[in-house]
Amino acid sequence: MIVGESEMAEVNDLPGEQGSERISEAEHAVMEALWEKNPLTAAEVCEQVCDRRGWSMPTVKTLLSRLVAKGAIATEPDGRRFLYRPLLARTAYLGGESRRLVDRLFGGRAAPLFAHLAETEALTDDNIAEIERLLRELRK
Amino acid sequence: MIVGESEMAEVNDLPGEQGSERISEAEHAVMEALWEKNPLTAAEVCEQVCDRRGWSMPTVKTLLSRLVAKGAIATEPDGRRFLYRPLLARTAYLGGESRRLVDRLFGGRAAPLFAHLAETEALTDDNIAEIERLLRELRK
DNA sequence: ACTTAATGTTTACAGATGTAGTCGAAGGCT
DNA sequence: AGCCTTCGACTACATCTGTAAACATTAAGT
Repeated sequence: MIVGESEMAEVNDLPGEQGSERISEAEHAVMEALWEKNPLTAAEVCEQVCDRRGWSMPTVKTLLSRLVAKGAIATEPDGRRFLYRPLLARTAYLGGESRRLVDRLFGGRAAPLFAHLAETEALTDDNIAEIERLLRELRK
Repeated sequence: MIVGESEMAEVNDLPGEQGSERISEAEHAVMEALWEKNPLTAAEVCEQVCDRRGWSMPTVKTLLSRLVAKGAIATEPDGRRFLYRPLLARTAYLGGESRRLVDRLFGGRAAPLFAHLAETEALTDDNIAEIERLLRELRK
């Protein structure tokens, strides 16, 4: 067997309190909007996501507040309103989430994850080619 | 089937109602116990997970009930008590969850996921070697 | 100055989740 | 025959999440 079993996070261990505040799925949609362009006002965020998700302004307001509370975004006053910008980097978020999944479901090993992606036809030939390129990169 | 990019789920689209009943993290721990060995009684499941997660029997009972309600496990009477066994296959669950993550965070593309795993040092050299082997397999 | 539109703050509320207590039936023990 | 243990079923309850309304403030238009 390839990976050091000793280091492997066991699937049933207590939940690891690593990145303090979890971001929910709805909140994530807001983050995406802010990552794409920032700073934005609440109204602008709504423009980006309300249609897609069928939300109203109040919903976006709530999500923004919660994200501020969680320290994921910051506000800076702009006259009467606020501009919102991310504090949490997209890279960090994606990395963290990916990690969580791999740890929780695959004992920290990425290979089985890929095997499953392949099985559930989530891996196209292009994906595979892309990954191979990436691997060649990493090897160097 | 090879998924066309056109079919790609956009990150901010409405949540896709695919596999009806979601299984929570706590429930997943119970599933793992049952996947490893089954059928089991509630007490036996508790033996497997209560220590690890710091749970008491009632908690396990609740989780088992919820899993039954969600159709993820089945019961068969064994005298006065029940034996529990999974209905949902581990493979299906893992595949589904992986898929969800890739769709939600990476627009369905596995390569970026892979890149992030690499960055957050979740990928060891051994992992990489393992994946390369896997990819060679897939190519054939 | 007064009404109105925009904007952040507070409050609401149903459903999911984590965690566990209570209750009643059913066997087992004495 | 009656009491204790063992289960499953039902109930409980705090927190998180999704979704939004009500309210207060304040800039802006008339």
